Amino acid sequence: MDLARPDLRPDPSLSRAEMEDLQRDIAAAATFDDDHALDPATVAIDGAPPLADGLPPARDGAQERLGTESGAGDDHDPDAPVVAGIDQAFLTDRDDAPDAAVSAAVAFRDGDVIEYASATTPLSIPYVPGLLAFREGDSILAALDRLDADPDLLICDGSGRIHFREAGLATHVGVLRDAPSVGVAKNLLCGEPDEPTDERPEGWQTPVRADGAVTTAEPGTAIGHAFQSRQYPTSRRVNPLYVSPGHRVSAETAVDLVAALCAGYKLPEPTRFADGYADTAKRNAD
DNA sequence: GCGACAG
DNA sequence: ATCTTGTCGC
Repeated sequence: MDLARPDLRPDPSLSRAEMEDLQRDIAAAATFDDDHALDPATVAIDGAPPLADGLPPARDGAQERLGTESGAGDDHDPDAPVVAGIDQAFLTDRDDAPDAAVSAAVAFRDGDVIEYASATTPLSIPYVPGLLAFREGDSILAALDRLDADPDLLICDGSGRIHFREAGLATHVGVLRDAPSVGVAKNLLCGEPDEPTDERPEGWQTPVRADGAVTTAEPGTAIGHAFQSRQYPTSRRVNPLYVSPGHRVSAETAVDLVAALCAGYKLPEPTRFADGYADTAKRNAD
């Protein structure tokens, strides 16, 4: 699999206490600062097509190289950072019990999809809050491995630093690959928003600070943000997203990146596409 | 003992 | 996450 930190890859036979120990090691190996030049403006996505009619084809790199593409305004930047959105769907057995995880990775560059990849792996442990990475991590890493592109940024569906041991799914994946990563969760796992999050206007954000549930950080430490990515003018009922650093990104840059990747829907485009592709991959595998 | 908990 | 059609509101 060629991971940057194979030593931190979990063994399937780990006990719960050993998994928690490993998460503390992963959090210690993680950095929650910007050690790179990922400018939100260079990864921004504009178009937000409805996915009801299916996913758009990946942009053909070969055609680009041959210069056969035609039409004005069709110039893409081949040197723009590659952003990969990742999401999962699950296969169930006869008794409708979760059986395998189907991970989908969709790579974007300069606003367009350049590649789709997926992988199906057996589920080893049940869902346990705080241990999600041990259930879905291998599947995600396998899907990323099948990508020809080497993403400059990973957008994961779940928490990063907003986690009991500051080692959520996004941190886990980011550290094992040593890639910048951001966690985007639809629900708050732990921590406390600075302000109430109800009925906020689009674009609003507030820090999420560590509370007693975060055992590895001083209470009050900023570990992420609540971010209102979408809101309707009249009826106020969209919940905010909970954005946190995975690895090699600060809490501030993490929200800025997610804001730049949102293009009219609640979820950032890479996540929305990965969600759709996970369903497609699930149907084809089943 | 009670509460609380990503996907 | 998953089982699932229509439906209420912009």
